[in-house]
Amino acid sequence: MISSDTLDKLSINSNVVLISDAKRLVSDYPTVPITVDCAIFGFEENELKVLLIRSDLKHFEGRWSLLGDMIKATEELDAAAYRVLSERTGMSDVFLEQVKTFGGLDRHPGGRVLTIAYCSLLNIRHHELKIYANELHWHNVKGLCNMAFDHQEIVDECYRWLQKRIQEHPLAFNLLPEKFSLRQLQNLYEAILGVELDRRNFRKKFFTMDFLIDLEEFEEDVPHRPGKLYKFDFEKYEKNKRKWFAIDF
Amino acid sequence: MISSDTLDKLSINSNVVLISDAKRLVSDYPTVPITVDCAIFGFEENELKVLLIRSDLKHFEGRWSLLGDMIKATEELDAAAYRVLSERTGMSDVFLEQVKTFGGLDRHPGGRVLTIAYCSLLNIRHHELKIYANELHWHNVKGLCNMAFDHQEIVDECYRWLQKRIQEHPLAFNLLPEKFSLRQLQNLYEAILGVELDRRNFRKKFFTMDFLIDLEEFEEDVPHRPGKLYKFDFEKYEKNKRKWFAIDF
DNA sequence: TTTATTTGTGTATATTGTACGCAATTGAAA
DNA sequence: TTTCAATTGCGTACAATATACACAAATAAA
Repeated sequence: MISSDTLDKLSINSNVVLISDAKRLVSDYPTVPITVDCAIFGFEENELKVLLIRSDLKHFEGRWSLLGDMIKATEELDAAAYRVLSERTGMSDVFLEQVKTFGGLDRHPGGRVLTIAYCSLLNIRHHELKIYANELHWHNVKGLCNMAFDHQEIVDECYRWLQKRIQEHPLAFNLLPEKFSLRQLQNLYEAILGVELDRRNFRKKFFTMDFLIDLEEFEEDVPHRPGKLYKFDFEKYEKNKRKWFAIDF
Repeated sequence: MISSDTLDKLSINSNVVLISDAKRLVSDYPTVPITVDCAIFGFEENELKVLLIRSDLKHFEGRWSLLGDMIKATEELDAAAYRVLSERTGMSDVFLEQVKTFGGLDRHPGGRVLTIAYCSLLNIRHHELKIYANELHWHNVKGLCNMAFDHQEIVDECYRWLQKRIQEHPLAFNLLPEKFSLRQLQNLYEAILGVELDRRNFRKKFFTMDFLIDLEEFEEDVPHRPGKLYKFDFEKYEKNKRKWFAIDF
């Protein structure tokens, strides 16, 4: 973290070159505007959705963009992402995780702007969108194209991250109603992973993990035999979650 | 990406508020100096090491720090990380991956400085360190404490990332000589994962994966029966790597 | 009552993981 | 030379897990 022309006052001390004023050192660094962009995923009608708006910028007129905003001068990174999320969905206590930072020189038409991509998962029915402009809406993750900025790349990265993540962590339940049937759970996994799973083995898998609480209630208004409803036992999961270990590639 | 006071020229068009000048919009964003910090891991004498220097800053006098530098105004993020790496180790074509971005308000004594943490793995014997100051050296990953900045947190994060990653990807081979024995490989896994593994099952595991090329050569200068030497078949791996799929948590 | 659909349960088999035994090979000591 | 200690290389028995698939029970609708 040092370049030779930025050395001002030096003191030699056991081979270490010390810089007396950290502020002066940093003042020579180039600075960049920083934003967060949130890939907010939801699930409805057996499709994985992502929350999008029309881009604000004339340069991207008509093209879709993720929800993002600048990070304020004294705002923590996670806090900025939570703010974007809550401004748009009214959610405050939800799943949210940093995925990757994008800093391509030409990703923003207004000059270099760095963005930190966050991923969030929520149950669409739980939250009314604060639609005040820009056609905020849930868009099918499949079939996106021609997005603003590098947002296609960001969505792709977040989607791959999600695919991997739901196999190792109980994220899926953030996308479902609190009470869900095993069929709903399976549909969710199939939609996100893009595979077909054997219903009976899927069932067995989750029952042997033993984190589902049988609510002794049943689906309603389905045109066939109704399935049992379950909820996920997050407490038990936290206590018993498997120590992840298996070399395989 | 819009706050009401930054709207200059607007044009209303099918519910979309368009900002005519992206540059002017961005000019209202706060800006932050950006650095990269590299957790460069090596392996020697059955210990995982990380490359450290004494901090440049008087504020952190005597404390250890990762190798980092500012990102130049027109430099890509990955390029900055590669630059730091090559300036210190002379390496150019090595493993390097972005891990996480740290933006805590008080992480740097010179004011807010955002850093993007990268992880790199290399074979210590392949590269001579460009030691020109600051006691650049390989430090044992275990037993680190009182590091400069938030570098302890960054190392911890990178180390956890590495532990997970070597189980799913053939990263370990970046840390070993090109020709290695199965014992060396096992020692590496044991050191990084912090577990003891059964020698015979470990062997079986790697042989059934079938990515090791038997070089028909043997260890030398060992005080016991010498083991066979192998190298990793990256080409075959790229063609045959397993499609990762298994729900488990 | 019948049919279509879907749930809930089970079984048979293959694959993979785990624990452990033992002969073969080397360097060094007796 | 012989013996010993350490380690490699190979194998086997058993448990746990994954996969493929069969079938009865429950429900809505015809």
